[in-house]
Amino acid sequence: MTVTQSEPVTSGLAATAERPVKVRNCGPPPLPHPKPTGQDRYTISEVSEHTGLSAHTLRWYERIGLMPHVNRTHTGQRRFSNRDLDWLSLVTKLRLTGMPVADMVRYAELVRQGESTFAEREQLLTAHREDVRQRITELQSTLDVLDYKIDIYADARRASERF
Amino acid sequence: MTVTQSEPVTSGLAATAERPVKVRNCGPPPLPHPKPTGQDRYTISEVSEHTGLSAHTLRWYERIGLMPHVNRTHTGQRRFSNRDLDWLSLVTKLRLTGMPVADMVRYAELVRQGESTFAEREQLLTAHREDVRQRITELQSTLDVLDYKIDIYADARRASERF
DNA sequence: TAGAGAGTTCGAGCGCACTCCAAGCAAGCG
DNA sequence: CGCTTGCTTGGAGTGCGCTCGAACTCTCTA
Repeated sequence: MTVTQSEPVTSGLAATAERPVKVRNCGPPPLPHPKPTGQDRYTISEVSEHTGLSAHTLRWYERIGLMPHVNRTHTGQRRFSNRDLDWLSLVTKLRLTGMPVADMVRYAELVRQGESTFAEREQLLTAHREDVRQRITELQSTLDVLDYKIDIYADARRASERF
Repeated sequence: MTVTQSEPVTSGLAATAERPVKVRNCGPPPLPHPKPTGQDRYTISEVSEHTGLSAHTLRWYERIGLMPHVNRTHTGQRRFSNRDLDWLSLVTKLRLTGMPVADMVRYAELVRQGESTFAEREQLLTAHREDVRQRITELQSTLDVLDYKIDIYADARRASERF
């Protein structure tokens, strides 16, 4: 199955500190950024290419406060960093799992406000995790229904093929 | 078309004479019908209550062809049957798992057209099942990211609580 | 120096899945 | 009889998450 494009997700927190080694889960798979730190200045179309988000959407994300401030050239063009890419990959995951944009904006705000918001961030993510778990359960139960019905159709097909 | 729908009945022990006995999966847990077959004439608000769908939505489903023809009283009020309830519970499951309304309308059309459409129905459901499976994978992978981040926040919290 | 191409902003528009509204009809009750 | 409650319709409105267009600037190559 889709092991979605790998992505080092570490933006809400300092991507700086070395990543704590977790036993139960080694964390998101750290896949290389297209450009090494130091030369990580991506144009909007490069980011669009990399993330699959349209340039329009990227600008819109910034407008609504969903991006943590993107650097600009002296003429005002955006230059995204590896850190921005990390953030976008988190955002994309959260979106795909149905977190409303408003909640993500809230989370982005909290990140901007610094360490004092750790507790609320934890809460927000925990709530979303519960959501996700519940949706997985829902999907599984639908899978049962689908299996059941598909079996019936398949049986009918096989029966008709036999004669 | 007055042709009775040929939709594999998936719920209602009481409703059907005999249901196909499946070995691998006994089918979805049949949510019992509030009223026994024969007296199953529900008003729109009863159905709304039972399904959690608003009366507005129920009428809208009918308008767009997502309901297989609902009986009416002599004055034109809708009276839903147990069969309608079963259909709605399938529709609800499909909706919750992200099947577009247009696809469900297509499926409803096929059901109306009778047994000759079994193959296409099977295809449609199989495609959706693939979709659902993929989304489960996606959700699982996000769960990993969430666990990872929540752990970090929790560690920070515990650390700060210690001092 | 001209022209292509990629970037910018702001605001309008779109598709989906509802959600609501206005106006009207029918049944039951005091 | 009037009142309330619950239903009917067609059509307009809403909220979300983009998506697009117009008009303009900047950069690069020939």
